[in-house]
Amino acid sequence: MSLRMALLGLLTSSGPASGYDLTKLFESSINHAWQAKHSQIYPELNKMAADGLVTVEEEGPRGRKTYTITGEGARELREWLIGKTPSRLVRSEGALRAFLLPTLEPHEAVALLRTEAEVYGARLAKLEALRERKTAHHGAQDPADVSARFGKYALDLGIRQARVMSEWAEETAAEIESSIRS
Amino acid sequence: MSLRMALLGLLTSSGPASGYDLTKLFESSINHAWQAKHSQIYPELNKMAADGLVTVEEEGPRGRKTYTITGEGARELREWLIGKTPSRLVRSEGALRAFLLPTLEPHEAVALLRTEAEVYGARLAKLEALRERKTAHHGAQDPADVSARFGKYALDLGIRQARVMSEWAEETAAEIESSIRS
DNA sequence: ATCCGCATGTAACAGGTTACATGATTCA
DNA sequence: TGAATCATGTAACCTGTTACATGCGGAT
Repeated sequence: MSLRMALLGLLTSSGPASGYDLTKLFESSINHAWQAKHSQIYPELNKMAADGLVTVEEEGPRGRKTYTITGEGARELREWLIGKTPSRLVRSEGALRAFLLPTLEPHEAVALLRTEAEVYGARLAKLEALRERKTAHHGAQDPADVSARFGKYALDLGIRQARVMSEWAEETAAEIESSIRS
Repeated sequence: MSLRMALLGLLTSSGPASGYDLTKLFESSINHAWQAKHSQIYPELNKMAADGLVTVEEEGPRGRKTYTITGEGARELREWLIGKTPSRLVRSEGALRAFLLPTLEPHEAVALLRTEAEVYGARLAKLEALRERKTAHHGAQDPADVSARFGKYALDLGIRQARVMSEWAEETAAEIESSIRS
C-alpha cells in the first residue's frame, strides 16, 4: 500500500503527471522515506488505473501517459492516512549497524562512527542549505515548485533525523574512545 | 545481506543459539531496525551453514539445532561493517506520512500529528525506562544479559530517534495550528 | 491427560531491485 | 547524424510476510 499512497500523494501535490515524472519526483523527495524504481511504478500505475484511483487524461508523444488522481483516489489516500493505525516499523541499515557495533573492536567501532558522523553531517548541511533556499524564496510564489509545498514538514523531519544520526555517531565515538583509555 | 549480518551479530553477542532463540532475540532487539520472521530466519540459517558462516555444533531435543558462528562468519560480518560504504536508505511509513501530510486539510493534519506525538512519546518513555533499568543494574555483571551488552548504543540511538519523532510531530502540529488561525 | 511453549519447516504471495528491451524526440 | 534524454514496459531474482503444517517436551 505504501507505494500506492506515495504515488497518490505526489499526484495530489504536483497535479497530473506521467510515470516518468512520478519516478523522478519520487527520487527527489519521497526517496528519503521510501524507495521505488520505474519498473515498480509503471505497473503500479496501471493497477491503480484499473482500480479507478487514477485516470489517463492525456496521451502525449512517445507514448507518454499523463495520470490524474480521481475522487476515489483522493478518498483512499485520506482514509489510509487518517483511518489506519500507523505502523511505525522502520527498516534502516544505519540503525542495524548501531546494533552490530559492539561486535567490533573498540577502535574499529570508533573509526566507523567517525565516518558515519561525517556522512550524516554532510547530509545535514545539504538539507539545511535546501531549507534556507526555500525560505529565502518565500515571497516568490512559484506554483510549479512542488517540493516547496510538498516537502516542508518532511524536510524538517529529515533535518532533525540527520542531526540525530550525526550527533549520536559523534558522541558515541567519543564515549567509546574515552572508555578505551580508562 | 542485512538479515544475514543481523544473525551473525546476534550469534557473536549472545553465543551459540538456535533458530528459535535467534527469532526471539531478533524480536526483542534488532526488530527496531530490521524485521524478520522465523519463516525467513530458518532457511537463512541453513544457507549460512551451507556457506560455512555458521555450524551446527549440537542437536538437542525436538530437533533443536544450536548454531555457532565460524571464523569465516565473523570475518564476513566485520568486512560488511568496515569494508562496505554503508547504504543509508531508510524505509519508514512514519516518514512517508510526513511527506503526505500536506495532502490533508490542516485540521486533519494537526489531529494526525497529535496522535503521532503521543505514540512516539509513549515509546520514548518506555525506552528511557529500559535504559534506566539497565544503568541501575550497572554493578551486577550478568553475562547472560545479552541486551545489556548488545543494545547499549542502539538503545541510545532509538531513544534519540523516538524523541525526534515526537518533538517534530508536536511542534509541527503547533505550527500548522497557528497558521490556521492567521 | 491436556495444554502450552519449544522447535522446525514449507508454500503462496506481496513488495522491491536489477537487468533487459525498445523506441521516440530533441538538441547540438 | 549522433548523443542524451524522454518514455514505457517485462522478466528474473531477491527479500519479506502470512498462512499452513507438524510434532516433541515439560508442567499441572
